[in-house]
Amino acid sequence: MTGEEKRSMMQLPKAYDPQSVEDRLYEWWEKNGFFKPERQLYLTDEPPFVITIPPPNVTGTLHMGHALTSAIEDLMVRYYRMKGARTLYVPGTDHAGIATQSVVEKELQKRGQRRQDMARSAFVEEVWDWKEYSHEVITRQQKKLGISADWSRERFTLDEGLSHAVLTAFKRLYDKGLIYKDTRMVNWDPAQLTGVSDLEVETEEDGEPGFMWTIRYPLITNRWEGPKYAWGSGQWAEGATEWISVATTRPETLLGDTAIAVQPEDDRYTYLVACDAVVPAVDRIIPIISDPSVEAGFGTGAVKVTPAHDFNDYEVGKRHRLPMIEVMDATARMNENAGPYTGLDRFECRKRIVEDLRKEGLLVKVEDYRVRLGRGQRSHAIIEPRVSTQWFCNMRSMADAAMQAVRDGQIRIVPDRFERVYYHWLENIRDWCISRQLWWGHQIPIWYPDKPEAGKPGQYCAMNEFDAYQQARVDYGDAVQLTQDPDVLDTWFSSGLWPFSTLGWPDDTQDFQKYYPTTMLETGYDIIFFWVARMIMLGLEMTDKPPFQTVYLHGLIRTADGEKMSKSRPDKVVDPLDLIATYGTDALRFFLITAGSPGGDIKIDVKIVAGRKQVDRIEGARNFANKLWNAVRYVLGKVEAWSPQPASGTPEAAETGYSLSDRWILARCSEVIHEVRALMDGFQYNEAGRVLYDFAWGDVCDWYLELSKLQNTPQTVETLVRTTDLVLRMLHPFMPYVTEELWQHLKQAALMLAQRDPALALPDFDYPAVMMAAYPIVELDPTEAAYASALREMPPLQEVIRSIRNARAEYKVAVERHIPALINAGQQADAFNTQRKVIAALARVDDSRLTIAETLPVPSDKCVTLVMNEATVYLPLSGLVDLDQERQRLQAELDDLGKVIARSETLLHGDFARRAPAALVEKERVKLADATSRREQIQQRLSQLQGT
RNA sequence: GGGCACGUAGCUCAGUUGGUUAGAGCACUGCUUUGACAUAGCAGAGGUCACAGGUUCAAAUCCUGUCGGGCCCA
Repeated sequence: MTGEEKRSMMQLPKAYDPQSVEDRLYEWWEKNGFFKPERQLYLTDEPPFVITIPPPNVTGTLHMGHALTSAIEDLMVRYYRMKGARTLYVPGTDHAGIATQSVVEKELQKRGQRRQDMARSAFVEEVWDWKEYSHEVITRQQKKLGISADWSRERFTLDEGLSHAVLTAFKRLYDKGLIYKDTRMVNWDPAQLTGVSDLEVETEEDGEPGFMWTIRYPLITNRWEGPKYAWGSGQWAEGATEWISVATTRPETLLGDTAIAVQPEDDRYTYLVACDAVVPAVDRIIPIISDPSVEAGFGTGAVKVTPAHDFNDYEVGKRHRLPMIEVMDATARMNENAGPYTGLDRFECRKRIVEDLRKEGLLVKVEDYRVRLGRGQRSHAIIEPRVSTQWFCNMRSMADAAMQAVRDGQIRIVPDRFERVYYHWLENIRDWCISRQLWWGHQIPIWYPDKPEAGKPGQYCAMNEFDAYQQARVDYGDAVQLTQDPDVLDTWFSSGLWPFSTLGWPDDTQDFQKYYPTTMLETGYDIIFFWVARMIMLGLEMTDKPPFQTVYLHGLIRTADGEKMSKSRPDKVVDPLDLIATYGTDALRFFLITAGSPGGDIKIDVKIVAGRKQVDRIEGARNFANKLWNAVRYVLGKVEAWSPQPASGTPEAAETGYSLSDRWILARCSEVIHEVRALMDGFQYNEAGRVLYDFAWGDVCDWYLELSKLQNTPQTVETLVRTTDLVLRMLHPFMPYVTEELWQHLKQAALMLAQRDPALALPDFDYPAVMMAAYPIVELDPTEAAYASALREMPPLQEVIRSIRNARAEYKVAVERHIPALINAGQQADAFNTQRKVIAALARVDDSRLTIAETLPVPSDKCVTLVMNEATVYLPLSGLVDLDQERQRLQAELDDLGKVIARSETLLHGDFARRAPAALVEKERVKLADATSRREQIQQRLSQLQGT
């Protein structure tokens, strides 16, 4: 290499620096409109590929789960775009009702403000400000991650179009009678002051530490007619003779007890049924009833019944027409029905009431107990079952249709094991509580007349206030005054419409016509119910079509201990942007794609080194990016150095043009293209990534690049450019930045090459960017003689080189020393002879003392013997060979071979020979023959060594 | 209580219709600052595929059971 070409190659820095590349390329891609489906340059007859992003919540910033989502989706998008499908990736964000409202309330709290002290409109203004901020951060993060989304089509669940979609959907379901209002027991979050759906309540698997209190209630008998002394006097139950004991984990609710229930079959209590007991503290007289829902083995066999504060008791209460007495308000403080405990917080009340029960002699025992508490998904507050009036959506018919769509194969779920989870949930679906007592969200489009009249409608569902008045005036006259329902809809109601609302539905827009139904829905398996199932149900209901063809579910990001990273301690959590700063986007993306199998969770072990968060496996991916960088750096140098000169390659290159290694790497490219495409089409992205990693690092860098250093033909230069081009294009969806940057340089080099020699014009560089280029397709036939022979001849050559290197290392031959070698090459003799220079260079053999022949007499000198299937190599390493060591080495090899041969013979003598496929049997025979002949060679050599 | 996955090298994990002497990365050992790359190269060591049965010519892979930890639903 001349000084000039060295300088030229050095235009690329020695190491890949993501920081200097990423933002510049992203801006360039975006500025050129490369993310827009209309601007694609390479199109085939592939059907369009459309994916709507799972909209991140505008609660703050993105975490590793979002990075995984982005990596997989953008991989898909870039792959299909390069395959020539018209490709649309719709970005957007979700207003995330409860989550965002509570984030903003916390912000307000820092400033000493409370939502309740503000006008609703003023609060909503505050949330919009927050949304602007969060949206800005999220967008910047997504761009940093490199997603090729069409930003001109970005949507937000609360923007005008999507709000219109929400109103339309609500009204349709309302008019169909599927949406209704009802007063019933719901999960109430006393911190957020709203009802939530059952999905938003989380319970700890093994419960949380708590107590089981056993309390006895006095019975009214003819000898005791009830308490005569005040509660707290210590004499409250004085005179009582009969008792019934109940066990509870929530003693404060006894204030609302309206019965005690026993098992109908429980003999211990039969005689008590229809007796009355007295509720401690509030002196309420309640009946003892029998109800089959009582678990016989639980506690004392008798349970207190509090219909207003427990789901089970609510049902029991309905069955027995028991009064419902609420003893808590919306914030879970004890209300005026709580007698002496009025005004106390629920937990303070619990403490006091337990003390008082003890004082009155009613506390039978206290045991430690793991209590399964429901907690709010967002607030983490303990959920109270509470009777309230809410809007519900009947899901039964929609759920049936949604199951059918998957059963029919109209929608495919990948990996398919999640289908069962999906079916199970839909089979047992319950009506969906869709109203939330929040201020941030889509306000429910229902209006109530201020003075409702009997016989006339009490509510109107309308697309807007004007419509509502028009409807109401028909019934109530012009003077009617309406008030809109203050509640908002569950966020998931609007995200359930996402795949079509983002494309313009309910209007029949061009995008909706062109791009709906979408192709792919990609998200984490943790929101299969919240989001995926609801989108399918609402999609089928609203558009009569499944909203997407395939659901690809990825796993969860976890810490080294296996905890969900999103719920873990801050020191175990990593911000994707920090990792990008350390390793680069491509490294992070490649790691996330190849870290595990489809649908599997990914553990990230964060180590803190010198205050910096590090992850080993991402380092490996970063090194891979650097490897590619340097491989192309080498190719560029080779291209720039090349000028038409007399060929100086291996002899056969002069005849065929392409050397063995040229033909080999091109054939390998074709094999890899075929394999990678099959894996990508089967969603095996991790395997595809691994295949490309092995090919690029192993075959290309370790072998072909090294071999190319020995060749200076136009064919080799061309093959180098072609091979790196193919590698970069195949890897582009995995590592968009480094491949784009390198491809741009490669393109310049290729154009220069074509100028110097028109015969070297390569057709693949017609595109402005690798992201706009075609994904490689198999262009040559690897079974064609020239390639088939290369694929056949290369491995023995590699084996010889490896064996010699191995022996050199084992015998500690100095690196700089070129050694003599004798190769008994049998049928490979000709092939090996054409590759003398290769063997000499890569195994550091002295070319002038290299003998290759079909048959060789076994040399009698002290030499190392390397026995392979195709050849035997003798290395006369005089002075270095210890004959004992050599005998031991050969003996060990002999032992290994013995095992292989024994196993092979057993197989071939058994039923295997008759029953296994012929090809396999044949393969086994070859294996046995090879092993046997190797064994003979080694035995021969060993007996020769015994003689010395 | 019902269901879903999992247990493979010191660590993290691949291994898709059952078929080479079970693979990778990191860590480890030896050698090497060679003009693509020390974010590297070359070579190496390391596994009874949790355990026990079964099906099969053939099992890490399929079936049953046991043990261990994980998740979802009620």
